[in-house]
Amino acid sequence: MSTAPGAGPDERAARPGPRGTAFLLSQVGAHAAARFAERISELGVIPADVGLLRMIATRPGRSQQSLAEEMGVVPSRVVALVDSLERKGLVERRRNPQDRRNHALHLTEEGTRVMKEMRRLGSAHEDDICAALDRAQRARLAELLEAIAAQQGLTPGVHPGYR
Amino acid sequence: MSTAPGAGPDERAARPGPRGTAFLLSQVGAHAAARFAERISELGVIPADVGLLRMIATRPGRSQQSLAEEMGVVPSRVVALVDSLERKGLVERRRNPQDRRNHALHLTEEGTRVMKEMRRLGSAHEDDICAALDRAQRARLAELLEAIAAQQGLTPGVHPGYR
DNA sequence: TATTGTTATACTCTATAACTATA
DNA sequence: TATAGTTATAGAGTATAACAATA
Repeated sequence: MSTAPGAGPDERAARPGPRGTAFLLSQVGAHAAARFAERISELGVIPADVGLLRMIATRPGRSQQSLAEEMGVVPSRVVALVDSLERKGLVERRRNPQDRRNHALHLTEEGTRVMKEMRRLGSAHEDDICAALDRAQRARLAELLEAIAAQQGLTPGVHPGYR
Repeated sequence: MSTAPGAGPDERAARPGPRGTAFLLSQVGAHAAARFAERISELGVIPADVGLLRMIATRPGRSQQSLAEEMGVVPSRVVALVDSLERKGLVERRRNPQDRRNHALHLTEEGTRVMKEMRRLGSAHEDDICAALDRAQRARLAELLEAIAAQQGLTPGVHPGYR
């Protein structure tokens, strides 16, 4: 892949316009996501797990339905994700005595430990991805991205890739 | 999804740190990709098709192997993509008389027309995604993203999502 | 009758590996 | 024997819809 076939001047002239900012966003974003997935694989979790864990950590005891709603996914998808996290011993389902229909979700001790590890990996990931930028440029980039996210109606902390 | 369960002050205090720039990149990038996919669906193509069409337009007559190499995907994947583009009448495979093993790929007239439409949609997409930013801010953003892309070793115009 | 969670099923995407035809 | 392309197959991921338990 590093041996890209050489493009002569003729081919360059035929190029369909410059790569736009939106394409760059998508390209760099996908790269960042892939690198993050690589990193956390050492913890035995996938990106979708991270969002779920964070939401449970933020508000312990919440139901699967509320997670599905916030993530914008179908409830049966949450079942699969929670199944896998429970198998790994990171979360547990507790029957709610008041309403035995729903499962209150909680992190286990191991889950809390993994969350801590994830934050550490997240920092390293941040430094890796932004290695080309100094502190001021990173702040500037975050500012621009936040402006786009807000205008586009993205929910803070909710990744569209969940759905 | 818009009815996010209210988070009180306690929950906010429990939040596992601020969302980082890398997360924002991935979040906004995935959003941009999804919106673009929506847009081009009216042309009957998917994002992976766009890269393929552009590469064929840039250098007509190239082989499927060379595309696979540049995209970083397996040859059989290119078969499926070219099959679908051929069924839609956007590209054609031409036997190379010199070496009848490989297929020279060319855009059809319809394929050229669709490429033109795609550029139009691309501009509209760009304006949509960057609506929050003025011209100077867009340039600034592109500059920062290009610095990251270069430092991370991304090939210009090649989306990691192809693989 | 409505709601929470679960299962069963099917569909899409993609990779691996075997295969055909040319060289 | 090597190469371009293809097909067959299997696996992962995800959505839909039917279902069971509880309210």
